[in-house]
Amino acid sequence: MPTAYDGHAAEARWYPEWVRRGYFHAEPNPEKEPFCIVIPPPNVTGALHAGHALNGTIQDAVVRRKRMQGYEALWLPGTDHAGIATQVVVERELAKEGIDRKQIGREAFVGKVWEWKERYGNRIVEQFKALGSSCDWDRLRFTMDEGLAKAVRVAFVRMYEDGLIYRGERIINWCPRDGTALSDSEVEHEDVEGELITFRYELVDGSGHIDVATTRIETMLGDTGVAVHPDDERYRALVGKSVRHPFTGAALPIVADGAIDPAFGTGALKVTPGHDPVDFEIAQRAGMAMVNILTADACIADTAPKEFRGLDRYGARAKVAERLREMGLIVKEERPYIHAVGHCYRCHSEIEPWLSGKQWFVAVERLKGPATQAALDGRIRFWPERWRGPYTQWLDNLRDWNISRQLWWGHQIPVWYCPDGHQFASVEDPAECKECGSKEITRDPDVLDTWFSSQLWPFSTLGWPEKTEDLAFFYPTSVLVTGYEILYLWVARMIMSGLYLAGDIPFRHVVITGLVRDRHGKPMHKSSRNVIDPLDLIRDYGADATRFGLARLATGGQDLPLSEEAIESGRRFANKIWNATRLVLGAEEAPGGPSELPAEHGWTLPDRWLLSRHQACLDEVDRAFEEFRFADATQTLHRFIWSELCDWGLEVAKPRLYEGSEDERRAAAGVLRWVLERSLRLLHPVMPFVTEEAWQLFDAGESIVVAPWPESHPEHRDEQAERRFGFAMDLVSEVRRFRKTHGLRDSMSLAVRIRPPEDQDDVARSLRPEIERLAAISTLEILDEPTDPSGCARLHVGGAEVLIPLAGVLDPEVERRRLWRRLAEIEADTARIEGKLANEEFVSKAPAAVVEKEQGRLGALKEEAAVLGSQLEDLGS
RNA sequence: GGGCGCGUAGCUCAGUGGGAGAGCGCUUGCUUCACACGCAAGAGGUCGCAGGUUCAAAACCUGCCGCGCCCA
Repeated sequence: MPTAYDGHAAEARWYPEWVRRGYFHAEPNPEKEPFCIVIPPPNVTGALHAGHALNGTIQDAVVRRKRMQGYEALWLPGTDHAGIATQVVVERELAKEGIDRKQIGREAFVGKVWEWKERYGNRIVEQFKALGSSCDWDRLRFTMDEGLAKAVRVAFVRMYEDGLIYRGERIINWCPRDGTALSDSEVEHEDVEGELITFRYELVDGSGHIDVATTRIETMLGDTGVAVHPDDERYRALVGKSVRHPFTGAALPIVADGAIDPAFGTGALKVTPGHDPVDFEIAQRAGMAMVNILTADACIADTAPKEFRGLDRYGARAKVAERLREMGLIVKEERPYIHAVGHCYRCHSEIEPWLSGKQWFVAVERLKGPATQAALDGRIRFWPERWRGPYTQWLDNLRDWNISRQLWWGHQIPVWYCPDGHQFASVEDPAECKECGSKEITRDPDVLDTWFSSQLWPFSTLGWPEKTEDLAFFYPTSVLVTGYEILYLWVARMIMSGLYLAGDIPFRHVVITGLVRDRHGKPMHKSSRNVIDPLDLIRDYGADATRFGLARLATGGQDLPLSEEAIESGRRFANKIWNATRLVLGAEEAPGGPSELPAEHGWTLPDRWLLSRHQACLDEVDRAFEEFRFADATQTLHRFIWSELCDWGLEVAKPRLYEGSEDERRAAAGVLRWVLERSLRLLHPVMPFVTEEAWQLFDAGESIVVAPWPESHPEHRDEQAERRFGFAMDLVSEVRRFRKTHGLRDSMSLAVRIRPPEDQDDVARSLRPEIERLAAISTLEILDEPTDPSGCARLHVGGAEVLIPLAGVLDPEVERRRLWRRLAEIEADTARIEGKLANEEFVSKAPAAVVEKEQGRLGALKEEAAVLGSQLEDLGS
């Protein structure tokens, strides 16, 4: 066995083997309990980023543990067609060849995208494999698969016929760069530095004027009125009159509307129904005209006065202001003026509220109640729970969902129109109008919002709308793991559609992870050059190390600061495990055979201690996993394996392993192998490769992947053993510390005499060789009676007096400093505890156990102080 | 404006009522027969500030300050 662990060799060896043996494949199985996770499908054109790696690690850890626990565990993988993102990528590629999608036409373009998908769509799938993901690749799905496309059509038609999908004309969020509408959730509001300009509309009758303020002054080209609050005394007399548009000369009515905030600006609002959702509603109520003055790429349209036509929105903003200034109509200009502006979540362009023909909407009113209820009554639980509030609140405020996208790549809306004005939805492509039989039907050109198909993912991937065995067995799924950034876009919609279409919640637990950030907590951005590529990490440190680093940072849904150091620590841990295995298995002449724990009567104190600590570790790991506390589970295992099993368990076993009798050797190795083998199984969900590589050497079964999760042994918890072995640990540490304090070489052996307290007498006696080895003591003599300490340095450990006959060679000044320093600590503690115990209220009100604990502590401190005092006297100070 | 999260060691973070912790970094010593991807020891903290509850607060309550995010 090599002395250093090579992660890459293990990864290359085991992953294909696991897949070949079908460990990751799951089928409906009445013999077992189902457990299912559907992957949040990554964009088919995407590449693995740190967020995927985090989510993948967590999902894999959860599903691997469940598999070991005997569930029929399915992690269902797939990719998302990602409408806008993919279309933009392919458009950009075609542009390099000088091709515009409009030249080649819709059909050819979609063909190109499919080619692209076939060529690159598998990239991210392979990258998930590099992470060690135990997905059932036989079930790999794509949101544009035949089956999933059918699901989209059925879902649409069912909702359409049930009146949940309707066509309407209203203000939508328009991304001028991507050339499509977006839902409210896809618009990100960000503060920008802009301007607030107040300008003047003269009354048509020449009797005065009214001032209005705006941050988008170019929209005044589309103004069709002015609105004031009905109770606003300043303007009451003006309601019903008209103002003159300075460029068109049109008369714009002044109306009263309750939606106006009299405190904002001048209290009068210019109404631009074509370019603002609030204005749109005011205009509808007042029956005003509506004008769209922007083209699809956000330039001034022909509906506006000639001099502005063709300018982009920013050019128009400047020019309109300039012209109004010339006309003396500008009242006030405030710059900079900070205000929130919507941006496209894909390309970050500024969104234009726009009146864009008729669009399809999902009416959410009937869907949101059940979705809220499922969270409130606990059928769906959020981890951490604090996300439940934002989720239900978002549903409360939810408005109808615009699902039309003016794209070519995606699920085309399954609605047809005929010349006679009929409109119908159909699962199958129809040959004629359902109403009148006309053959002259045309299909709606738009495609559906990508999230419309994604929301079906937990059941469409299992075969819905067919009543499949998969669906019956695995639905509702068990756990969903995702970042909070798509809680609304995706998670909430899956819950609404799952309840409505599939008749049940889509999953029982929603695990919300934090976002992966750079080491200082800053978001990763290409422009900040702080992006950490998980594939680099896997290449440089191994998949296990990458997973370990991420899992260990995944605390309670907080954002996690990733650094190479965190991953490096995982690599070192893998190496540590490998070497612990080398030691434990190397100690047995014939490694192999199932690990059996030696009979209890043969357990030594260190064995009992180790078994007790191991059981404590198992308890905590189980609890942590059940509560989705991955950092706790990972850190608990790291601490146990490194600081307890290796630092103490293995070290203390060495005398028995190397110098003990055959029986002792066998017994010691037996306990170690049992504990280590089980520890490997506990760690396997987080670090699958090194645990498999090491576990194979135990010859305990065909693969750790399908080995059972370690069973609990509560009877191994042994507080007395922990306390008694703790005394030995303290003794060793004190001697080591003493050695360092006096600058004694590690290689210099010490002769030590100890007079233990009665209750620890046998601890020192039975562990003499172990203590000698760990503390580098040449001979440890155990005294029955007090002895003359003169000529010795004296240590005080847990009630024991420790004598080191070295007074002659030590620097008395150093020893004095050591003693004084300790004495100062003792005095501070003593004063604090005495103060507590002198407080009658403390003694009478605190639990008796707490009071006793303090009294015991005080006694020990006083005893130690007395010893230190006499030592100082001996040293002549 | 409303909501959520965070403020603890140089850095990044655990820690939900009774003696301030981890990893990394730093200092010192050690190639000791699993591991230098290691071992041992050490330094380093008014637990954001101010009140309050309590016998007892890093933790619970209130207010404030600072940082981040979401929603309007």
